[in-house]
Amino acid sequence: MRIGELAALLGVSTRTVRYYHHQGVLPEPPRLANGYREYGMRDAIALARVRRLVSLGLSLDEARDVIADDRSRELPEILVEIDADLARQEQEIRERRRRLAEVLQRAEAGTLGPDVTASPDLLAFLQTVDLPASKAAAWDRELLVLMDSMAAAPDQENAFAMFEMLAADPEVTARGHEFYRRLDELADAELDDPRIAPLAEMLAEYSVRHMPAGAVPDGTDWVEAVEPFLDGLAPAQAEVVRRTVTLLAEASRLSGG
Amino acid sequence: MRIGELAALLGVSTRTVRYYHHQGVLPEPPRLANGYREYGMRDAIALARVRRLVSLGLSLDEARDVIADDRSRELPEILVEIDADLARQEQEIRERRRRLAEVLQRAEAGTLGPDVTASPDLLAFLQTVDLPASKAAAWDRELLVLMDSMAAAPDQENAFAMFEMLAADPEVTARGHEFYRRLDELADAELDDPRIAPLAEMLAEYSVRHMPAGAVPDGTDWVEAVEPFLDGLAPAQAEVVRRTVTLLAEASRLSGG
DNA sequence: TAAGACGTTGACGTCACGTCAAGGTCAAGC
DNA sequence: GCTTGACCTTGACGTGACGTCAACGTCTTA
Repeated sequence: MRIGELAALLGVSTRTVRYYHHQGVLPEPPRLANGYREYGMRDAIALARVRRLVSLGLSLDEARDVIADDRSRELPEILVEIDADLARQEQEIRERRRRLAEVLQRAEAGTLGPDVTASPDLLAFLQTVDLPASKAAAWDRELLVLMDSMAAAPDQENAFAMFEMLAADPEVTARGHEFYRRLDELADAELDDPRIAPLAEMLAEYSVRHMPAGAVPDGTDWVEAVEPFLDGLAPAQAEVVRRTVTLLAEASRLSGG
Repeated sequence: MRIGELAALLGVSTRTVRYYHHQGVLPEPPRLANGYREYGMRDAIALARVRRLVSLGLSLDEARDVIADDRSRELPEILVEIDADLARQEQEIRERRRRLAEVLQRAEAGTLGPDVTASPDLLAFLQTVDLPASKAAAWDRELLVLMDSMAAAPDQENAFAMFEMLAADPEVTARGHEFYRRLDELADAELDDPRIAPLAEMLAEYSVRHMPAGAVPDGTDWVEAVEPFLDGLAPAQAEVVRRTVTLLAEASRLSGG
């Protein structure tokens, strides 16, 4: 047999056979005078074994080990490992299909906008609060969408929990109109505007009252951490947020220490 | 924000962020005087969208298209496609786990030898016929294992169906001992041994009687096709097989034409 | 001023092959 | 004898989504 016949026999490509030679998982057969590889039944059987092992999920390295020395004791361990890996993959696929189904459902309902990345919970929440006329509300909304995505990242659930609590609490959102209105009024204000300080105090006071203990992890400079997210706000509005965070950090230090 | 902060915020590596820039799926932010990239909330949100789309199964190319122009109409199609792909993968994984479970069951029963690649059906069959003392039987067994693997390849079910019928038929296997004994006796015989012709005729006659119509596809030179598989047999034994196949081919031509 | 933690670009490695290039070999038809 | 076309050879590059390393610049802190 030449390489094409062998490959056709087992339904693989000639490239695959040569690759297996190169990887040492299939021994090189003798050559004819013209340099062609000449295969026999043993080679076909060897190739069949490789394909079977590979189709079971072994890598070529593992297949080579299993074939090389007859470690049939090790094979079950490998297979158990592969099965566990497959089980994990199956779970992952199920989870992804579940999320896909959610998104598709929203697509059919026509409620699929640029917020495709937000979770259903967050979208439901946004519908209860949204104030389209407010630019400060738009900023808040973007921040919430971002936080929602961050929550999907590992070990990030507690990050910015302070903001989450602030925004999600019913009593706070009930007064959302007022907060947003007063923030919007500062769109063109100077940094020394007298309305900044009282608004920050008001926001901080509300937050402190509704913030559960331990919601703010220590060891992070929140005043600095919030800085990158202020680029969508006017200077005076950003100053309100900075002062609010500063007040909250102080309150947290007093109650915590 | 610098790149490390942004990456940590969303739980990815800095390499990933730079790769997204390189692929055009995430816009490059402005640089500071020292060349460092400077990120803001918009970038974090953009990255979050990319991660969300990617985690749904989109490739970076697809994510770039979805983000670039607001083709939210196309998105559902992509998602449906991805879901179908995931469903297919899920089926594949289930099938592989089923086969893995079979192999593992045999491993626990301790019946896992070098024939790990054979199917359960074939193993059951082999146990009813196996003649360990016979070298011809060993050759036959190897050929059967090979054919079994070939049956797993696409569009190969009918290949060598002739041999399969020959070996699997109860009446034939019932006389297996005799066939194998007479083949073994030819281990050291010359090519002109008088026992060759009658054995070939006997095998061919049995085969022809049990071969279902259409089992042998046309257009293949079976006398040549069997050649690569004779390398484990003695010359006289190989000659028996050659003559048997020749006789079968003639019979097939006579009945088929 | 030195260390250490960050940032930059660029290149190579991963895995199991697919694909192309640039030839050599062989059987069949003219 | 010549061409055609199917097969074979080796070698190199591409795939996707990054990881890893090299060689270097920058910033903060002791």
